[in-house]
Amino acid sequence: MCGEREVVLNMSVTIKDVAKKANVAPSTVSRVIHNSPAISEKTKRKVRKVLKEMGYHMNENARNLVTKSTKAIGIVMKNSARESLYNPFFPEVIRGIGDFCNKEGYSLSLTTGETEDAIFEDVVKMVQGRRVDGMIVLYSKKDDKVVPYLLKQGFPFVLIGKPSTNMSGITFIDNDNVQAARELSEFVINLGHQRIAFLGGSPEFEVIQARLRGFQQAMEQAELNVPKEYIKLIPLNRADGIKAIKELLNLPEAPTAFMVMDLLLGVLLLGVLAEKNLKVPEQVSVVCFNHSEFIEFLSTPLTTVDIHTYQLGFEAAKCVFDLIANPEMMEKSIRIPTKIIKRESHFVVKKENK
Amino acid sequence: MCGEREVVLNMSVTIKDVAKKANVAPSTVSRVIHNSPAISEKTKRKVRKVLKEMGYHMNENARNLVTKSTKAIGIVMKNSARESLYNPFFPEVIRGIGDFCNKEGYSLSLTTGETEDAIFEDVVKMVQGRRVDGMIVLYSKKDDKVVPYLLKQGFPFVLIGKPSTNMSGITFIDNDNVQAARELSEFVINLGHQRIAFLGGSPEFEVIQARLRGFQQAMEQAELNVPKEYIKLIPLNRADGIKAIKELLNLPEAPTAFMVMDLLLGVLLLGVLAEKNLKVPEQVSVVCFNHSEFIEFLSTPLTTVDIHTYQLGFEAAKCVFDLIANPEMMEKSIRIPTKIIKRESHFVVKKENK
DNA sequence: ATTTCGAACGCAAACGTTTGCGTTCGAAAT
DNA sequence: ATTTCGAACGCAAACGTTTGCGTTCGAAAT
Repeated sequence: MCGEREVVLNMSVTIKDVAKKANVAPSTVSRVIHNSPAISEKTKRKVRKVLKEMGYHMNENARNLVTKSTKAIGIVMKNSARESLYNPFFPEVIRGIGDFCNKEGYSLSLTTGETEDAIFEDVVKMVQGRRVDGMIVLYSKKDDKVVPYLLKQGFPFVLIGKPSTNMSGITFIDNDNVQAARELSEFVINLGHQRIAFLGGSPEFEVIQARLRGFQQAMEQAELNVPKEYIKLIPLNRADGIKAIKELLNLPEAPTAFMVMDLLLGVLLLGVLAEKNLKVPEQVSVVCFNHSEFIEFLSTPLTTVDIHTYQLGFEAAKCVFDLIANPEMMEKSIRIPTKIIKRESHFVVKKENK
Repeated sequence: MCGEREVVLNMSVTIKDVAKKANVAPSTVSRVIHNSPAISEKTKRKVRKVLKEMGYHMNENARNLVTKSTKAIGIVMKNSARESLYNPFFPEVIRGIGDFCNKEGYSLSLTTGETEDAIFEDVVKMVQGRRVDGMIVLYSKKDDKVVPYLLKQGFPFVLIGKPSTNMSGITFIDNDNVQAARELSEFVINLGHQRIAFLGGSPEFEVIQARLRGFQQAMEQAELNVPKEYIKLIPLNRADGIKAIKELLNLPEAPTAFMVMDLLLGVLLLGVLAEKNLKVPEQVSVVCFNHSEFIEFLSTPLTTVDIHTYQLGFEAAKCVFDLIANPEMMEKSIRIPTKIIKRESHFVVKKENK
């Protein structure tokens, strides 16, 4: 009967086209699309048939314009996309966010800037340009402009990480990094280690500060000394990583255990140790933050802390949706538990008499 | 004078607001924003001042609606976001795309679907919903629905990879994977290896097929036999990877060299070899496709093929822009060169008398 | 003093939706 | 036969831009 299965090319069919063909008003078509109870089943059937026939698909821009929503959320990467993308943290958190958004029919928009300023510009464009309904900020650091901006704009966003102490009104998802680092430290201490190094990323990131505190608390409680040289807070790249690691290994009293704050840095450490013929775990213990499926591809079975990155992303997305639905919602914070995944990258130190 | 530095909160300021305050018509404001020559410098200055004062920012939805463009491009990931995201290929290609788009003031939109069908739905929503001006498809495989759909819609897109042979009209960016694999094979053959295994991803991906052909060509030319058991085309995950590797190692005549098609698979191979106490490069040679900065974090200095992933992304983005600007443009294909990065994961075989 | 003519702007429609309000209309109540 | 009253729809404005065309207006030409 209606044998016209021609492909409607290029120019898209609008609600008005459908309305005309179905002999109803555009508003009726709109209500059918949204399954409004104000339309009779008979009309709905008729209109739906035409919708299918003509291959109608909504123009989201028009819809966004009138409803003032976009069905998209933005993701703010940390300063250098370069650093941010390589780290297994990123894909994992994106997957968590993406899964939730997909479930809700939302799409994802990424910042593309490489520098901090470019990223800020991206954020402004997303927010003011009304391209997204909400944002997720993937980091928390000192002297960041993005979070204060979003706060001032009253724009719905959630932070992955803990906000700077002097800010309130921020909904955030985080691990208890102090606690997690303390536990991990205690684990290493209980193995008998006394010379423990702390190898982490830039101190400007809150997560590093928190873990450092946890480490220091545990060391203090165990009445162990932490020489300044044992703490390396460095940018996450190969050159700085190797430099820091070599400095640690060349110390007169080199550490016997390393607490590493980042998986890639851990991988790098394993590399340098192998090069120097230092066996893990026989001679050196290594424990590392941020578990990832990825580490299963490595040869050394690294003991890691699982911060449940996927869950961080998933919950962050969920919170953004709550915020969008109810902008006046009280701020809240969600804590995702951490778990030490014990594998074989550590050894028990024989009791020394001090 | 104009001491009102009040933050305009929540409700955004529109062109009309600016027009009223500047005592001009909305159209004039619009023309000032686009720096139309039809407006006098005097008026431009006046309007620009008000624009700044009021903190105007364009509503992109309204703009998109009338201009029928979106200033965004979509990225189609390969089937499982899970697999796709972990691989260093992804961040690198995204960075290439992102850098170009950022330069042009475009934003990026990702598919969030996990299954093939969900991804297809995402694509339809992006295209029909007029959310993006163009698309970049990150893979080429058999029985894919996305590419034929885009083709039928006449929607601007470029493919990273080589399209299925029976399709035309597709602009694509690719390496010469046949050639690259042949060169790499010849490199390994010239080291004296005769028993060479080919360890790759799913055969449904065109890239794997191409590299396999290159490998076979080189082997044939060197008059070397390739037993069926030496070719392992498997999904990219830990379990299947380990299974395939072990099967290869347990062969009565185990290969002395491995050509691996994926970096993560290469890392996995190194792990299994270490476990079995097989030294690289002393006992086994490993060469691997897809160089990445990431491999510098590894202990074994792997010899890899640099496919210039960043460049693939960058050129793909550039092509999409060309296509958007000129939709009737003739299809074209761009070939990105490859380069073998020689490091120390291979050894020279002493001449055997066969 | 009138006409001509660009330069510089304004009017108003258009993009494709949504939605408050009004209208129609048939059945039920009077 | 008239009124009442929901149910079911249509009208038209609105969202915030862009842009073709018309209008204004001052200077130059006549």
